[in-house]
Amino acid sequence: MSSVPSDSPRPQGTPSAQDAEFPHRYNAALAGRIEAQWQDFWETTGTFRTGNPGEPGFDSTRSKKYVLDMFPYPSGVGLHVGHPLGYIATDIYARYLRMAGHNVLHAMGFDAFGLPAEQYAVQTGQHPRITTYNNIATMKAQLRRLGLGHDPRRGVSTTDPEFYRWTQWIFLQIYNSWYDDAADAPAGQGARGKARPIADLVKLFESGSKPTTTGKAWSAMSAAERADEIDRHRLAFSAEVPVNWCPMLGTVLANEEVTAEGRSERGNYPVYKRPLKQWIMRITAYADRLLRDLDQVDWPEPIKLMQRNWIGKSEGAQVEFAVQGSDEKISVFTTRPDTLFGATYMVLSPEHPLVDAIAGARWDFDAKPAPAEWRGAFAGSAGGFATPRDAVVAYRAYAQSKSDVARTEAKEKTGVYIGASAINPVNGAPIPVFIADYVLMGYGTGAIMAVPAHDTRDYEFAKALKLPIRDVVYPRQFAAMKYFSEFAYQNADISPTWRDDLADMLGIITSDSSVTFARALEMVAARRESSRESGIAGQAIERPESQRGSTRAVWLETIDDLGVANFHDLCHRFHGAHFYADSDEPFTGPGIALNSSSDRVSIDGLTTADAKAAMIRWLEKSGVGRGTVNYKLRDWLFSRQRYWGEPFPIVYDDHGRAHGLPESMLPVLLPELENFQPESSDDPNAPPRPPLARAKDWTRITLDLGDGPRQYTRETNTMPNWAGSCWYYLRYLDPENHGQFIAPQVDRYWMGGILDKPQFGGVDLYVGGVEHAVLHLLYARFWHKVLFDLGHLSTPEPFQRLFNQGYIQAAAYTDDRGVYVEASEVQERDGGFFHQDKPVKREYGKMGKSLKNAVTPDDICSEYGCDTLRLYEMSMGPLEASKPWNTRDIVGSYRFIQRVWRNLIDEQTGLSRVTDAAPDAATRRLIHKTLIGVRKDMESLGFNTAISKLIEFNNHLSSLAAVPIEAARAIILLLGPMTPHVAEELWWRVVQKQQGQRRSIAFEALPVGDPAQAADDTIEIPVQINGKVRSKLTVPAGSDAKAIEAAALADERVREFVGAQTVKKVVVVPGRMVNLVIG
RNA sequence: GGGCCCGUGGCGGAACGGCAGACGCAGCGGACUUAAAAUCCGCUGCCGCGCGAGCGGCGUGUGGGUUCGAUUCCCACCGGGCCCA
Repeated sequence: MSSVPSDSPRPQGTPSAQDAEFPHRYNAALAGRIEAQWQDFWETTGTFRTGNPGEPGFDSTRSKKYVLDMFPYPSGVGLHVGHPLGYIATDIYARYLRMAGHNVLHAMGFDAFGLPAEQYAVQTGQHPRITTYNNIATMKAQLRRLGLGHDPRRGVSTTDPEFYRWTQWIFLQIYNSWYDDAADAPAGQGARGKARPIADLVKLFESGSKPTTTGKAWSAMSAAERADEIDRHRLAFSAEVPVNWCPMLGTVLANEEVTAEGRSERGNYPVYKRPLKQWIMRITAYADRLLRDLDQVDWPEPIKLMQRNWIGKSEGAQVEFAVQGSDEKISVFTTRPDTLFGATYMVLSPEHPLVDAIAGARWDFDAKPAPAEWRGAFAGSAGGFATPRDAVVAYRAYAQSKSDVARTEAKEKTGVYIGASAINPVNGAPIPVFIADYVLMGYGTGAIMAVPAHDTRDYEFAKALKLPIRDVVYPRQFAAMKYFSEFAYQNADISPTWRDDLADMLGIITSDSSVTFARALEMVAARRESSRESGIAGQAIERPESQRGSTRAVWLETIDDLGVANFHDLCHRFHGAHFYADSDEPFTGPGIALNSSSDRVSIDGLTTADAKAAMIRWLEKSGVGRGTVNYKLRDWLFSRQRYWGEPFPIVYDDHGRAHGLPESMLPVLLPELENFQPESSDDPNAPPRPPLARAKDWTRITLDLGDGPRQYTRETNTMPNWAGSCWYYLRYLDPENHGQFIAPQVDRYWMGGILDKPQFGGVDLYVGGVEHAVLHLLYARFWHKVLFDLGHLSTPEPFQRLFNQGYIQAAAYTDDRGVYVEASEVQERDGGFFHQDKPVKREYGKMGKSLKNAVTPDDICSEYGCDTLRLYEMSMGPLEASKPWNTRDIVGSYRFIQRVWRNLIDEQTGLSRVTDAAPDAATRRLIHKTLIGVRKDMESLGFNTAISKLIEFNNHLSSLAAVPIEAARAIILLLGPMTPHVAEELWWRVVQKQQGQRRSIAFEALPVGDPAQAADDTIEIPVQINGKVRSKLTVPAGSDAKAIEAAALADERVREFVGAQTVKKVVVVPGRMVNLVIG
């Protein structure tokens, strides 16, 4: 794609007296000239044009780095200073890596399909192709002005047919694949399964080694049956599914496009759940690998956590309960198999088919009469049913009168005993079986095992019907109390200090989760013993003043709150497994399994996670259940009833069967349409009419798909916005490849890192906002894995290192009506803020149009130069933090560049004022310190601290009569990534001495600092006395602990402080500090 | 309601077990100037004592804990933000 010539205005600067006096002072006008000149130079000489393996001039012996920004959407309103924050950071990092000797790939393209472009086009009445093109041109001009070193030929756009033909190609790859659960995954520890071509599936069916879903032999199937069978396996398939249908917008919406009130985010129109035939991506097949491989990538933990939660793997168990006096079994699903010992009753949905089969004729349970509460005391019932069967009939009628929502949300729990008992498989105990409306047939198996002590709804039901509640899990502290009550005083009299001992134990186990109860008890006992030796037996433990305090007091309070009167009471509270029966609420969290032993199985003492696993093992071994895995992740709805998106490479025959087009027919071009708006309707039952359906000439075509020319109809939905962003980073690598989406050797070099150790994730640094934490990153990982499984890619993950930059916030002001006023027009005076002389209120928010607080990069570039803008944005604070924009602070960055310039350039003549003399010792040390420090900060993206080190270095240079060339080279090269234009100019004027051809510093090697030359001869170290700094010592660098200790003890001030007291202990950290403990 | 992250001078931030406040902004003082701007040099957490070099106390949201030593690690609470319900 050709680059757009910049026609943005150049900063003029205002001529003033000092400009005449210092014609070569670094100011906005000079910065503007320098920046324009170097931007032109980079463009015309192709500085950032990066070669691919095999291309002329490509140095394949260099290692690679792929630095990537999240795919920008070219909006019509232009950028504000918040947008380029990440782009500047990646540019600095990429330039740094290039100067550190790597081949660096850094590019930026445009994610230009999608709803906003279409809406913008509707508003302006222009075709989205035109508005999109214009928006991209505007954005390119804005980005160019920031001096970003992107490779221009890699600036692809998703709307370009040469791009979307490959999006369609990838769709066909997915469409023509199935997930083979039995195959070994090509990578990833222990996860099984991978995508394979449909052709392989057909072979397996033909050979009979894989049974069909219907069980019918492949050879006996008709062609249509075979096609159906194949379609059931595809990773991209169409199906009738409930979707968010918005008739006014004429399209389905993704869940995140629908508000909590069930209306569309755009336009606030009603949205209905309706089944519609849609394309779906079987991302759930990859749930386990998407989860496991998170362990292999270098991403922020919160993002990994969000993905894990989104995938939502839950392991549970399916358990069979035998019914007493019957051959029937009740099957339940539970996520808490560790609480089986606490299952004191069961509940079937009133509609459950087993109810009639097992309902009894007598109000008996376990050979005793059932309590009155079990016999059908529910609203509207007269009670007094003669038999459980009668009660069942009445209760069913009652339950059917309520909606599902009312049933599950009902405050009053109701139900009836059906006169049947089940057997708890873990201990053989009979437990009563109920029907209750809070269990729905449509959910799970329509039956539950109820664990009232550890489930809120079961608890409420048990309380209402007076059912037994049995504790089987305690939080760690309560488990510790139980342990304490059992074992603390086994071989001795109960200590009068038992409350203090218990508080001590609780303090120990809660401050360190790795300490076992037994160990904690030992520690408590040891303390008690030592206090006995030192004091009178039987007294409370004496602890040093410093260890006393509220932690113990808090635990004592907790013990009091439990209302335990004495030690025996404590034992009683925890030994009967009735703690939660006596309390007001169940414990639903994870903890320690207790009261969970029988002659069949024991999980006592295990944590919830271990207890679940142990119980599942036992269930499977005993044949009464099996472990199951569930995921929250749903398959990905891939259709949109939109115009501005990629057409599907799919046609339908006259039987309505879908066919994937052959590769040779790609791209399927988006047809020209006069009216590209979706048809809206206020009728929720109006069928979707996608805009493409109106392109009659386009939708109806004659094709030869191998069985002669036939009539077909094209798919009229388009792909969602995510499609292009799922793989754009691959197209950056090989944008001009017309035969493949990416050449294997290109993928292996830039993604696979073939020269270094093979990479797991290909992109070395991916920078973007947290808002893409789940969807984009999950979808892209999914596509990448499919392409990897099919052998098209060399890495199982796309992005090795992910970094989330923070937002730039800005002050926003509201007037007395609460309406936002233009922030740039607000004045601060008299301790208040005023807009047109009316007081306004200040708040902070994300910068943008809606808060009227946007600041454009163009304005800042004009006023200070883009090097200043780059520097300011990076020095505001850590890249990952959100931080407020403060225009007033920019001048600090501006002045820094000015001072560097003034140190190196004569402001009268514009010539170098650098000396060839060697630097003095202090300057040389600082050169090396700065080289080491800045490099380290660059690696960790700590640009704010890197800049402060450069400022300190420059402040030192200011104190010199003339800057030595060695120092000048260092500061220019270190500034190269940060402020590239002024660095190029300084290099030209100071190092090249304006001779020969101008040469970019983009490929100059960054010098490596020498630790030996950076080392100080002597260092000052603080001397602490009892933790407070009381003196300082100057000692030779590298002094050992003994020497430092001797020097500290000899120090006059130290001796004063120590006086007659004895030095009990000396802590020396060589090179850091000394601490004397006296007393 | 659950999960995650964050609370440091007037402001942005640095240090992330070892001299709290690097660096920048703002502020104060000085030099240069007829003057101002610009520039350069210096001071600048709070409180107290001292004419003074200086000395002492307090201080990283609050309360505890661990440690010779905590802004940093642990627990609880308060406040703010994000994600999921």
